[in-house]
Amino acid sequence: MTYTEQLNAFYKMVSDECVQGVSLDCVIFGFHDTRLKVLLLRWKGTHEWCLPGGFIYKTESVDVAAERVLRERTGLDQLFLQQFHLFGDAVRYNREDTWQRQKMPMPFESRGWPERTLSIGYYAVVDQTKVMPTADFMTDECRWWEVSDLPSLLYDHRHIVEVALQTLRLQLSWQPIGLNLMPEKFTIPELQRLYEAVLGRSLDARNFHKKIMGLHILTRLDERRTGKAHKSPYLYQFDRENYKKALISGNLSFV
Amino acid sequence: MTYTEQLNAFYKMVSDECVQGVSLDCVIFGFHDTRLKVLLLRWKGTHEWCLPGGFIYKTESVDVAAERVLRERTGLDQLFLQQFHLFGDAVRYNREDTWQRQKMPMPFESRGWPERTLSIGYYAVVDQTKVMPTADFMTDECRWWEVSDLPSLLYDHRHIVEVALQTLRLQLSWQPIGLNLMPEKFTIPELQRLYEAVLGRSLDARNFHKKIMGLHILTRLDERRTGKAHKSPYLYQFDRENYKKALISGNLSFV
DNA sequence: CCAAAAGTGTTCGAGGTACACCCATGT
DNA sequence: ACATGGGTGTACCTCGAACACTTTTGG
Repeated sequence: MTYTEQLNAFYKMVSDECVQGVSLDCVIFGFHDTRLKVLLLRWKGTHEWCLPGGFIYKTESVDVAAERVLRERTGLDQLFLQQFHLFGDAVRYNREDTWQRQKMPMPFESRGWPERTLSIGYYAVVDQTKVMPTADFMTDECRWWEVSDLPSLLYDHRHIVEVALQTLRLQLSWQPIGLNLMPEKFTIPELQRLYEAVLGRSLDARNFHKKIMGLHILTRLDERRTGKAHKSPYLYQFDRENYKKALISGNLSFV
Repeated sequence: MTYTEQLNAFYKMVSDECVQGVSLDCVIFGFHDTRLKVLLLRWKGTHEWCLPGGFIYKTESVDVAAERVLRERTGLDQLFLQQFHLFGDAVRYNREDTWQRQKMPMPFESRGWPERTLSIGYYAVVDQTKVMPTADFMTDECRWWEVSDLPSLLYDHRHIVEVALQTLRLQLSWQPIGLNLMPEKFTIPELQRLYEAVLGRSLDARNFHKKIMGLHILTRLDERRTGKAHKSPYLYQFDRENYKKALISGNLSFV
């Protein structure tokens, strides 16, 4: 099956089985090496990148569709995943320019798809070490990019990432999000790097320690992380019980 | 033209000219007589109420469509109007039950509309005294209802109102919203009633006064409101310049 | 021994909350 | 006169921000 045949078959399936005129894009945030990252796909045979996305089956809830897309691209389930905006401008991006850049072998219209597409934005925060980035048949490569240094993005995906990041920052300021972004065991300074990466500014270590411990959502283990030429820090775990309670009460500001 | 003919013509127009499978619902909040209200429409020939809603023309931005719906129902323009959620469950409500309650003369399917509909939720906050509630051909009546005492609502509209109210409360806690809900001139206690109505709890008058004046978004006029059997309170206006600045900076908590 | 990062406590100021009395007005 | 609601100031406490030195470890 050639690429064009595959595309044809795919768009036929979408036309027949999915909600028309609506797509779904996921901004998947990960964290590694003190940097906040986003998972992107490289379009087949090009240097153009885009967000992992998909379509909604006719009898499928939108939230379920988002979980499915995320699972397909990361192998992860049961994630922190949240709808954050519907992108509904009449003209979201230049179609001709986009198709040329993504070397689309045939125009979208020919597939019976409507002129304009609404896109539902979801964002997720995941532990990067647990993710197996997986490309699909339309893409050559799936990998992490630093949010502060993104490549050329197709469609209006740069804008979508920006809105997602804004929402994430706002959310961080009244809810803890670390549980989904950090590995099982981690040190306080590592968690601080995450907060700094999301907020885009540095924090005072003493105040951070005081505050994060004051939430009672972390448990200190008897282990330490060794192997570095400095005092070895304690490892911590999230206390899932208290974490849940804190999420519900929501009075956890981090401004 | 009979009601059925009108409905037929309307759904034909929607099928031909609008985005398929997507609707738009507006939760329009007003404030009067110390109570927070919502604008609802009564379905023709029934006792069932619903939110003002509509559809999106194929070449129209979703935000513009929401402004249009709001204008049609209230006569107001240039409002505080904000998308807050996409309702995308596969089964949002019981269709048979709903059609029976709204005495739908013909089934939806027959109009070429898809099995399920996504709904984009917008909410607005308006000055109730400036609004001219206007019913359309499908509805007999358009009027305000107290949010704490809603009538029987069609579809999943009760749920949509609840989510909108939650969002409004959250928003109130970090942005001032009064400018769009209050008449041109108002007293501090009247504004306090608004905050109390939205937050659902009473506030201390001294602290409220201190706080709201500390935002520097109000200008005291030389007039007072007279006619009541007590000390006549000063009238205030919003200082639109500072109000805008405060909205942008956003550091205006009211928790 | 040196470099690098971890761990830790105090002080200060701002802002939130609780709280009570007198004043102006209409009836 | 009296009932009703408006207007106003103070004290306390909490929370966030600023800030520096000692400890541990590997090289």
